[in-house]
Amino acid sequence: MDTIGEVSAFFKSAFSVDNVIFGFDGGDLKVLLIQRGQAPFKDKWALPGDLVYPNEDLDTAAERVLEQLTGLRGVYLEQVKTFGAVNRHPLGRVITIAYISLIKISNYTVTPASFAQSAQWHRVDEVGELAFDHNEILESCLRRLKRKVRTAPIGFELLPPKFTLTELQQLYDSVLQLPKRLDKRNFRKKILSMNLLVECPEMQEGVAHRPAKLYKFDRAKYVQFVNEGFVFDI
Amino acid sequence: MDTIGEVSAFFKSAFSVDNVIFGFDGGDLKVLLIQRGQAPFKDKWALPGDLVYPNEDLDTAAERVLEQLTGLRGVYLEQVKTFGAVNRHPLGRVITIAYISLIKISNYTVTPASFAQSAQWHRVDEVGELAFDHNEILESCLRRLKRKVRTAPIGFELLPPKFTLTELQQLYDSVLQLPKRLDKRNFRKKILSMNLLVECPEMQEGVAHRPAKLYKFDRAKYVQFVNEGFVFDI
DNA sequence: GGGTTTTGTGTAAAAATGACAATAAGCCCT
DNA sequence: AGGGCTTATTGTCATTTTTACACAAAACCC
Repeated sequence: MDTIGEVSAFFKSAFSVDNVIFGFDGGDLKVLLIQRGQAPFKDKWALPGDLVYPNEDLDTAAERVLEQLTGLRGVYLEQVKTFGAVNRHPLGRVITIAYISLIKISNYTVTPASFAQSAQWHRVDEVGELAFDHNEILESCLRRLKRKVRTAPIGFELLPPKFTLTELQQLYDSVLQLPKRLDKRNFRKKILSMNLLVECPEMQEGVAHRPAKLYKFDRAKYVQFVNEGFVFDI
Repeated sequence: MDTIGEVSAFFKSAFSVDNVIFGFDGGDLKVLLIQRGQAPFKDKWALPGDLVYPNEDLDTAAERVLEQLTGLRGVYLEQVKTFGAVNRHPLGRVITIAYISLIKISNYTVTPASFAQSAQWHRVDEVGELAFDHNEILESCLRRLKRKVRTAPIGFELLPPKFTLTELQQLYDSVLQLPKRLDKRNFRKKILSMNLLVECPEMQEGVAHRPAKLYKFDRAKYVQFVNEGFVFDI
């Protein structure tokens, strides 16, 4: 941008971050929403977010929002898009920077932050009308997730450290929502041929059928392969 | 985001748009830079940009910046990323939303806006040190362009309405900067097999060799094919 | 021990990719 | 008019990748 002149008018605005927190549970992709405790849009469901502090970086603000709500730190976070329609906020000019977070839903324990009455997981395909322009934001973030999950190994962020190939495939199926589900044999062939998964010595337990092998994602290998020109693609 | 309370402190900030304007000329990908006419960073090269007016949408601001500098309207514009490090602007908290524009360089006539001493095309691989965090912004936008040019028919925005296949291939070569240039025969096969180009009746003129066929991009067909499930991919 | 459920695995046909070179068309010059 | 120069145009074959598809093995439950 250019220069700040005698432009106090330009300083009558604020910016916020909104966080689309995705989780995966029992075969469904979910998003964590809060129920607003105050006007505007009191009692409506909304994306968790907050104003950015004056001396706070954007990513830091997104991390803070996430931690206040979930207690989690160090999770996957990606800036997606900024929304700034003049009238998107009824109380003033507020632009918001939308982020995606991917968390392991089993790590999550409800810790509604002060700004929310309650927080709850919603299936992404069953989200109703949200506050502000949050439906639009969610759409953008979901599109981004669908693209990125195919071109970067971020799906693993949604699974526990040890997972079965069936779980991994269910994750892809529920994120991508393709007209046909992925083919089991072809999926396994493809993912294993990448050499990014390591077999765990132990097996799945507590299931009433043949137990599956457990795998872990080997991030170090991934980094190495990328340096050698590898491109993740599913 | 959440709510605006008694938070005048939050309103001591501004936001701007910065526009990475790409053009293609004589086999090289170029970016339009301005030389700053005032402090901070006086005389440094920078991305064209401006503060967003209080009652102006973000996309509108980016369009305005582009039009003030080039006189062009209705060109390709895409929001890329928002940069908001606390100290990125020496005079205050200013976050900036970065956009890409793609223009047909032949349409461009120098019209330096009031905020610039001069505007000039620079080869993207010969850009020196820029003002603010503009090198970082340029990097992000270039990465985005490299990805998107393969998955959406946006390369045509950089070419005149009628172009030869060789020009189109040169465009891809100069944007992608792959270790090996694309294979001529395979490239033509692939692009023509998409059925998105229509042959013009006339031929290239004024060249001292066999003249090439001219083609136009058929946007209507592209829209139709996309509805039928087609995915552009090069 | 038989029934139920999910895991785990191979092959063949089709499609896409990648490598590769010789002729055609127009201009320029003499 | 003809020879030289430069770029345009075109097809094939080998390799790789993708897709479609079905049955035996393992554990639990009763």
